[in-house]
Amino acid sequence: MVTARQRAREVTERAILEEARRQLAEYGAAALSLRAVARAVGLVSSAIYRYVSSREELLTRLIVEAYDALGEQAEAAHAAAMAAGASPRGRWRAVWRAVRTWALAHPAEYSLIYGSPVPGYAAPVETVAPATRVGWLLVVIIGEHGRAIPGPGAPPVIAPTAVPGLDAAIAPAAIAVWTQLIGTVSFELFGQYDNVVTDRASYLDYVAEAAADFVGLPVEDGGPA
Amino acid sequence: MVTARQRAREVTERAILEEARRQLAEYGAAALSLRAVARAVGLVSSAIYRYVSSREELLTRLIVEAYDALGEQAEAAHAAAMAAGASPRGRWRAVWRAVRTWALAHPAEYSLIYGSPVPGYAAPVETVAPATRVGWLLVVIIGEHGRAIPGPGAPPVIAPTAVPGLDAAIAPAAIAVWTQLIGTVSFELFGQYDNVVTDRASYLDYVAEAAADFVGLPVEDGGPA
DNA sequence: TGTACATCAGTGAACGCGCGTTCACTGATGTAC
DNA sequence: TGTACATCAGTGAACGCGCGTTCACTGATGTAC
Repeated sequence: MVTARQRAREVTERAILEEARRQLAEYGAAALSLRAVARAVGLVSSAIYRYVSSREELLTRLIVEAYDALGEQAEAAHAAAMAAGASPRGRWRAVWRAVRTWALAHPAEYSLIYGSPVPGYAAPVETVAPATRVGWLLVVIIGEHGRAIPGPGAPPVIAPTAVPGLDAAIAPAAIAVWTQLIGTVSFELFGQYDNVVTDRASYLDYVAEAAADFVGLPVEDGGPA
Repeated sequence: MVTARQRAREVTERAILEEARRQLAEYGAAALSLRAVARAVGLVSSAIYRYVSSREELLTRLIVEAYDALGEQAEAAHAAAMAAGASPRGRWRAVWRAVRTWALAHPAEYSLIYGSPVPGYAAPVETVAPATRVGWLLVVIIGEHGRAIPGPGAPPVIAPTAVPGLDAAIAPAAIAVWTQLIGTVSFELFGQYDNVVTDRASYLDYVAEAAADFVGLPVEDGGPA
């Protein structure tokens, strides 16, 4: 039986997270303030502790939410491309574009997960699983359609236990292209491409194709769509 | 004629910047406090305004210093490799390793320049020139020893005025490998490789070689040294 | 070389502000009999 | 169905803290004559 109290609690809880996300976007993670969130939601500052045990816990929730939202968007784009019968490169492109699109739409949440760590905050365990979702998509496409990349004496770079089911032969290359994807999106978002790269969408496509070449996805007729 | 006053001023000024760098390393950029710096240097809080016009100005100085220190280290490594008669790949590797080494030695300063932007801080003009030094080194090596990369219909991604002397044919690839270099170092530093990449030094070498292949540096006999 | 004046590093009090977290409490909502 | 009790969301005051910046000032150092 769901009581009025429970319903009210959920509403307030959602409002708190929403407002926290909003303030994150406006002032950044370091400036996220429980008092300010409480105020905006119409609570007295102490009342927020009925919903959140500390500032740190709120940050953790936001981080997990952000990883999941990004992962979900990337997975949805991948699934849609698959349903539309897209080629491996088409699916690859869909994932790359989805990450960029989400990042541009949610810059503060993106910074929270891929920017410099928030000082004094240590990421707890519950953040690691959602953090792997995007990388895992790349691994799946490479595993199905890429080739093992010999590389110049490719080193044993991977913690074998860390990513179960990850083929050691493709791991270094997969990590490198994942780094390239996130690095490219981060550079655009953090202003490193200001006055340098003008057409960022097509630049990302260019990098995605180069990365697809690198991991050996089959070449398409006609180039990118 | 250099007076005692001038000498004392320089000493205090250096102490302030040193202490600011130290606090940056310990608490991060967002928490950098003029009062705390003044206190540590033995000044009353208001006295720091004899040396620094605002918190923002101090941040700018630290940013410029960091770009220059990193650029200098990379250039020195490049010059040393050149003096030792290293191959293009040897010089390339020297630059990549120098960036990583500096970043590991100065994590907070590195975060300041390549992490998420400090909220409320807008980078002024004087930061842009020092920011290009590392990228420029890569461009030089590619320009001398690489080949133009056709790429999959390589797009017109570059602001033509922004990077004078940059060959449009190599620009997209140069920007991509620069992104890969900084992205890889950032991922290591920001903890994204925790439990994933075990041997980070050889992983960076691996990525450097792959990037060298991509931009068409001549292949060496015997692989990386 | 000595003196009058100008410079300017450092002082200390104050401004107005915001923060995270604790605590004893009130009063509405929910539950068990 | 009505009543006694338990739960718990929200209150308001307080704790101790730190921040950036301004201002009128003192007193040592430097400069011009």
